[in-house]
Amino acid sequence: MRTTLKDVAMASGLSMTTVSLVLNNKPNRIPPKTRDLIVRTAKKLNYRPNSIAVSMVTKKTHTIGLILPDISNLYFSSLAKTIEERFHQYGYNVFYGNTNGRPELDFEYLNLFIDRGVDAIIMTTSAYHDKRDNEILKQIYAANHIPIMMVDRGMNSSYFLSVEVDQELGGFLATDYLIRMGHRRIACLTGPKSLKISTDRLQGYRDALQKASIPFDPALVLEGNFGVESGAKALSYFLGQNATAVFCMNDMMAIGIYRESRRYNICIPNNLSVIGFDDIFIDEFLEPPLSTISQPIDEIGQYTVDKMMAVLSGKDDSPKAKLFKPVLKIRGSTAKNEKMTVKKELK
Amino acid sequence: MRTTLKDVAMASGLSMTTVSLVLNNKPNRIPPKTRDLIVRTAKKLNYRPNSIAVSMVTKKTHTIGLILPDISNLYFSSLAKTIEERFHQYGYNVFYGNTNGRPELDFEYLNLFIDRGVDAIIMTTSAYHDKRDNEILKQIYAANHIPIMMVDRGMNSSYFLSVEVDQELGGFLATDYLIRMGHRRIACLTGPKSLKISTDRLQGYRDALQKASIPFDPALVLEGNFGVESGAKALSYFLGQNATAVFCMNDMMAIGIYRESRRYNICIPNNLSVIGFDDIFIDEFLEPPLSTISQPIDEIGQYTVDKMMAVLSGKDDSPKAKLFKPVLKIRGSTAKNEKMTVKKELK
DNA sequence: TTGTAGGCGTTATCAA
DNA sequence: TTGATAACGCCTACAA
Repeated sequence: MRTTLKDVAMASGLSMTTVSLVLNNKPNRIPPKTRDLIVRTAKKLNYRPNSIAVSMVTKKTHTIGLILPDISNLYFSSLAKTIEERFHQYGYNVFYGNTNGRPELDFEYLNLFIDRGVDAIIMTTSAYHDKRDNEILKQIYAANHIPIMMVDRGMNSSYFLSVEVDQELGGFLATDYLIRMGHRRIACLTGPKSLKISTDRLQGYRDALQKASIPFDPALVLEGNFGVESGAKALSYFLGQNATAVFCMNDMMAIGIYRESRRYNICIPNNLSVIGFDDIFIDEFLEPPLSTISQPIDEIGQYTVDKMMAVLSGKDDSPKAKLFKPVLKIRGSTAKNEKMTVKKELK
Repeated sequence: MRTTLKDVAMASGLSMTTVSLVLNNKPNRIPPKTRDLIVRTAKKLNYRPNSIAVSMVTKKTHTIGLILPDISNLYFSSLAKTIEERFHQYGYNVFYGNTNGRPELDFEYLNLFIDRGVDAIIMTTSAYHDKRDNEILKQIYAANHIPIMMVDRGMNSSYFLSVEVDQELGGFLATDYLIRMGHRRIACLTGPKSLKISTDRLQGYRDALQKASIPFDPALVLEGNFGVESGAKALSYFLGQNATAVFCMNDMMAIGIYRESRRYNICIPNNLSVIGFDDIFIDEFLEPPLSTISQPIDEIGQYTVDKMMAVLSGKDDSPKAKLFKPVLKIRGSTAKNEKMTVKKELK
């Protein structure tokens, strides 16, 4: 059996109180001599406090619940890593759960983790627009007032803390750059329209167009699903629309376009400029390296933890919502428009 | 405050025992009527048992500790996902910790998680050949007899459970295939020599050579560090050695070779065959798609969990160590040797 | 069929 | 300067 406080107390001939006091460095007036004795016997018996018992009385577990859609997704795994490591520095451990985008699992993990006494929850909800989902979330929050932080998916609610990236700005940045490179027929391959990030990025795309007085052409917008295949499928359509550039709402779809472009003998960026979104690690190793919109994952992770620690320690003052700015990363997949459409070249 | 068992007992006018009995579906002869009442009031009060208190008395937490070198690495994040999801099905939650390859952190997390009462630990050690590390590990194990499973890094010790991939076979498979394609000058870009996986794979490489009666040429072996850059750097050296094919011990280094080959105007696979190791998701989207050795991550994850559950429930019978077989995945980066060395073509 | 009481390993309050 | 003792929320023998 594991050594307990009692064991140490017995072995040193003192009471549990005394032992607990010195082992926890609580303010006390125990003489160095006794103190030494206790520390020594604790070490000799290899005593380590039972965290569960401690939690039982302190009501703190030094544990965080992390709920993510899919930790095998590079974006989330990077985030998870930063978050875990930083919490670890503060002496916290993290539970994690994959929801695969199923809102029911959001709730299930939330409850599971709360049952386990986590001090706080950090999550990227899978629940988007559904009001009912929001209600459930609020209810859970109300029943157990532990801080909940929404990463990447704000709930527009004063109940929760949140960190987000300005998606609209991301869409704007990508499109605006393409325009500045002389493109006029700029295609846009979106993510599922039901996702807020898709509609936000699309708004940015439209804003950039408008700023340049380029009329918005719905025929240049296609709905994808963030998968490689949906990028591959989109290419021929866009070519048919005389697009000279494509803004893909994630890098995976851009990779699909890359692959397909070889079949069509289209050279990126000479015949077609492509810009992605996310900045996944592989981008710089593609041929040509993919220009993209980068989200500051590490900063987000760090902010998340630091903010949460501030809240947990009651020292919090800053606003509950935080917005990070995405950044344009120009690599080799975008070029000046040579004033001829791809179509003509193919002929 | 959260509803407790006591609250439910009070509200239903019954004792805690009775309530506990029915809420836990323990064998009892409580009439359906009482039972109903209890279930109803529990639901009304939104009662959820406090896992910590339960653990306190049952000595089980239904929690697993997962210790990995780097969860932002695709291989581990996939593994982590499979493991977490499967444990979740069994009603277990998982703590995770990143060690970044630092053995001290292995021990720290091990202790931390054990302090938190995890029922078992699953880890990929960062400690390799050091005997002292092994001792510490055994000591921790001895002090708390909870099952520990080593994934990917066997300890050759009967203390621990283990799952591994036959690395030697992987090296053999890759090399043998290259030989069958007519290659004789096959370069080998290893990982750090201090890692067992590197030396094992190298042994496989040598075995394949020997089987084909091709003399082993040390000049064709170069030590890399699993990073893209080390692949890039290796190329010119290998070309100088008249290699017609390269076996890279991971895909990232193969990607480095891809990148560099463009600078040298070398066409893969016509001028140079390249085979990697790992089978990361990007492989099939490279140009050409990368041939590689694939490790059955999902199977490994599933086995890990199922085996652990068997052990935890005392129903375990099978051996403690398990060896999975890697598989050759042929894509477009390997071709028949055209009987001329790359060097000649370049001239 | 249901209730009482002890205990899990700690912390914390109060007394000595 | 130190020690009893209650409490945390629950389970479980044992009693009734």
